[in-house]
Amino acid sequence: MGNGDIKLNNRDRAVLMKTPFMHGLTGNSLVKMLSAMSVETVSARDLIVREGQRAEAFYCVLNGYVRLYRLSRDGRDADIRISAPGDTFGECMLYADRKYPFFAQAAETCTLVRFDLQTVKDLAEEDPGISRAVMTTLSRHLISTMDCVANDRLFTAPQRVANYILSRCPVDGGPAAIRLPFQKSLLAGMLGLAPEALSRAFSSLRKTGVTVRGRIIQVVDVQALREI
Amino acid sequence: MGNGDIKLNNRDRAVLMKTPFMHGLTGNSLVKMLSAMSVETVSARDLIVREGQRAEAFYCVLNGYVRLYRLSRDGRDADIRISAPGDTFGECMLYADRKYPFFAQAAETCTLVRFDLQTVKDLAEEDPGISRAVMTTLSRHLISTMDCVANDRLFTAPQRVANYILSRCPVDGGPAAIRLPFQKSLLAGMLGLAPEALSRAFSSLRKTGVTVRGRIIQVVDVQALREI
DNA sequence: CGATAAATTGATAACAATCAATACTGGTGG
DNA sequence: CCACCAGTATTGATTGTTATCAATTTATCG
Repeated sequence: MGNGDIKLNNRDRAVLMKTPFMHGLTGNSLVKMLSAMSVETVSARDLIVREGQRAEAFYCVLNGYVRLYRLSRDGRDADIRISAPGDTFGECMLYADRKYPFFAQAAETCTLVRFDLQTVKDLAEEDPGISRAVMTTLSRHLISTMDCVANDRLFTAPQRVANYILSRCPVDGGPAAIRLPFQKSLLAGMLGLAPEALSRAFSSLRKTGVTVRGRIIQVVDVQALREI
Repeated sequence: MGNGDIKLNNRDRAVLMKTPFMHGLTGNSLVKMLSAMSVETVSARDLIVREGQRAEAFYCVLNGYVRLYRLSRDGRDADIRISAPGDTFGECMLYADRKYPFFAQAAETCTLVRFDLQTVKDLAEEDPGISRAVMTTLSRHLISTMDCVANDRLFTAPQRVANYILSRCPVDGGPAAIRLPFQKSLLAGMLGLAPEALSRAFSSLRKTGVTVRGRIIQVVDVQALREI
């Protein structure tokens, strides 16, 4: 873990300011918010948060990807969410249990902003702008987590992979290419699959015009993929 | 659907006032909140909310159970959450998309309170107590939905059923008995199972001391069930 | 270029969905 | 109070899907 200096490069600062959290804060609230923050750098595989640990902070990812997961007693793990740059995690602890309900692990070297829970909670009390940011973030997370449940329950592995590809395709039809922003094993966990199942899903999508080479995914016809 | 009168019997009123939503509101906020409310009665199988419909309200269940679910294109459905008396649903629309991301259907005859989204949103702007209630509710829903993802991904059908039983057992050890508050088919959907799979899970739990007769579930040794 | 991690592929087994048939239940009206 | 009916639940047989294990192949990074 790094120190608590607030030294951000331009890109990280831009990511932070675009979050619903910091975006649109009034001058005074912004200053207060900044005082509740610190910056941390973590290495690949570092644990940021442990399940059962008393929650004292939530985090915003500036750079890299963070894996939220739970463990079963026999040691298997299941991803609950992947936090990308601009995402926050742990903000659900502001008004709930005091113990984290998941582990958070850096999937690669990450830059994070750490927010002190109590301070932000106090700030939200005075500043509706901060409350609004918290509610917006919580709402989006809730909806995307509900989407996750529905996807797991309704769709097979190839369908979930197709959905993922489509969600990142910039175009509505015709050919497209995207680049995975992380390792395939991370995508597998995100979709609730074993890495082998992701591999097989990709190869079963070949007949639908999906070609995978490394992190590059090419789609012959986006519209055709949507029919899956 | 019923009319909008605010006529509640004592039990319904007690349920409403115990929600994090109404609980602890100051006199003035409470009055305002009441003005944003109306009461509805719906029959079994009535749709309360349709996916894709423009969201103008969220709801609090006073009586009965409501099933939130999504449909796939080929007509299969998957439950996302079961809302019990005291639960709200749709409050995630306060600060997010304007279209409901799920269907909501009464599993039986239900009494609901309908809250106008825009009015509550305006109220939250002025009253931190209301914001706090929204954040508390959103946080709890987010955490329970993350639990759902983790349960689906980590546990088999018998384990999920055992978890459910344990979560409703009043005691920590020894024998216990609980009564299902709804039909088994609803429990099946809640656990992400087909009704047949729930049946089979129950019978596979017999050797662990679980007996099911109608809606009554008896457990010989709660501690033993926990080992599953 | 070599060491190490990641990804793929094949074989197998576990799990749960589906379909079909039967049993059970609760509520209704006679 | 009983018999009936419709909705609910159980059981069996089968199929589809994905996890798991094992063996390669391919990438990645020093």
